[in-house]
Amino acid sequence: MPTPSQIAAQLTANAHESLPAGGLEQKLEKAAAERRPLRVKLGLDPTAPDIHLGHTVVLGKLREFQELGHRVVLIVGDYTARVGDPSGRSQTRPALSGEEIDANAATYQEQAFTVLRADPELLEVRRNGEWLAMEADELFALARRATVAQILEREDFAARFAEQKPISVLELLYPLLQGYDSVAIEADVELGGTDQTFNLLLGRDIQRSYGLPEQTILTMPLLVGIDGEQKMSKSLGNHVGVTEAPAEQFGKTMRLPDEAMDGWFSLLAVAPAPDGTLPRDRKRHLAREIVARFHGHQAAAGAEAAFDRLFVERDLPDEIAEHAVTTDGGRVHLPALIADAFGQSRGEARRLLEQGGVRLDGEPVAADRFDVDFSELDGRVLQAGKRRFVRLRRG
RNA sequence: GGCGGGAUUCCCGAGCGGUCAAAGGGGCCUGACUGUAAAUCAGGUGGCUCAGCCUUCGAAGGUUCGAAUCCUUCUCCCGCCA
Repeated sequence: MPTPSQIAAQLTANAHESLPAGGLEQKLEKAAAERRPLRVKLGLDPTAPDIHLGHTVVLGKLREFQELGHRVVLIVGDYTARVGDPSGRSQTRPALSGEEIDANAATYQEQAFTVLRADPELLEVRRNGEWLAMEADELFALARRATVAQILEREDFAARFAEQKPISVLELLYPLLQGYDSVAIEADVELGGTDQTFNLLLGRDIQRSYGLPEQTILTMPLLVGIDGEQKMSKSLGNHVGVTEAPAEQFGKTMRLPDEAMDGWFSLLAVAPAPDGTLPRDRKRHLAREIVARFHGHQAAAGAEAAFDRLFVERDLPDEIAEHAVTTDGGRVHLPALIADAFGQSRGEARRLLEQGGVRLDGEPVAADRFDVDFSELDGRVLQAGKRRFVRLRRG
């Protein structure tokens, strides 16, 4: 039976940091002594219901806690979403309605269960509207617990303040509200990305000021997106969603720059490929494991085979959607057809053609052939670039 | 309440009366190459009935042969001072 110290070491192995030093070990000891599970908190934002691999880093860590018998407390930030979080690059987010929040939260949970265990003993889902919809005097009492200087220490606030960029009062208040969540659910541990360090630590101060034991915090490094540079986020378009199709997940992973692979292996806890494996094959291994995690091994093998066919053998995929061509059987204007088939403008289609990106049954179409007889198209596969295919039929 | 700065094509950001469908970068697309939808290199990137035409530079008016560029009003955003 591993000691709390060993368990703590295991839990923090691929984490960014655990604060205060030794805090997690103490919590584990205390829980063992009191024969109770730890309450491990994660706040989630119900404005973005599409979970991607970046989210699964923290979720995976929560799962590890669950496997050890601890209880995960998911907090749906319904109250904060309703107010409209203006954080980030000063883009004011629209306040969401109750139904939207419900729908988003439901979607989030459903997707989170690809990683988390839904066992009610191991999972509790709460909404912060339960306690944040408070009277003004209670809110003021909370607001008194931190100073502006304290909040402005947070790196992104400090930077924005220095650059005379806007910071809303609500934004300043957010860390306090998040901290109060920890008070309300009596969190023992709170998880988050490294960007959450300040907020998580402030939660400790808030808990202490309410006379509660302080939570320990565990931060996970941010997973870079498939561009290999910026953190994975849907708005940057560099994400791999947990509900995406196997082929997409596989292909997107193969697009990851080689240098970023190590981080993915570690944070996604994918078992390493054997020593000496070529980078390309390591990436294949990674891609296969990721697809298998969300769609099963069979789908992963299928995705790999399809990938090989398209990008290694440059062959046609085995399933191609049909596209009905409206024609009287005479001349067909290719730019119009391509635009129609792939949802582009004719200008884009024309450029594609001029750049040699259009093929018929795998054969490149001459750059200056804009009009062809339908007889040359019927039943053949029209290809735009490497990834878009359509089989032509008279419509 | 006063003063000042700003709104440009997907994003950032130049432009300051014609040579502007608008520099540059990012992103994205395509091609070559390859060990991959990596890297690298090259090209492209408003629309169309495409050597031409049409619509874009916060909105509406105006000046001018001609406006993203000048004027007026309006809308929105930001900072500073009170």
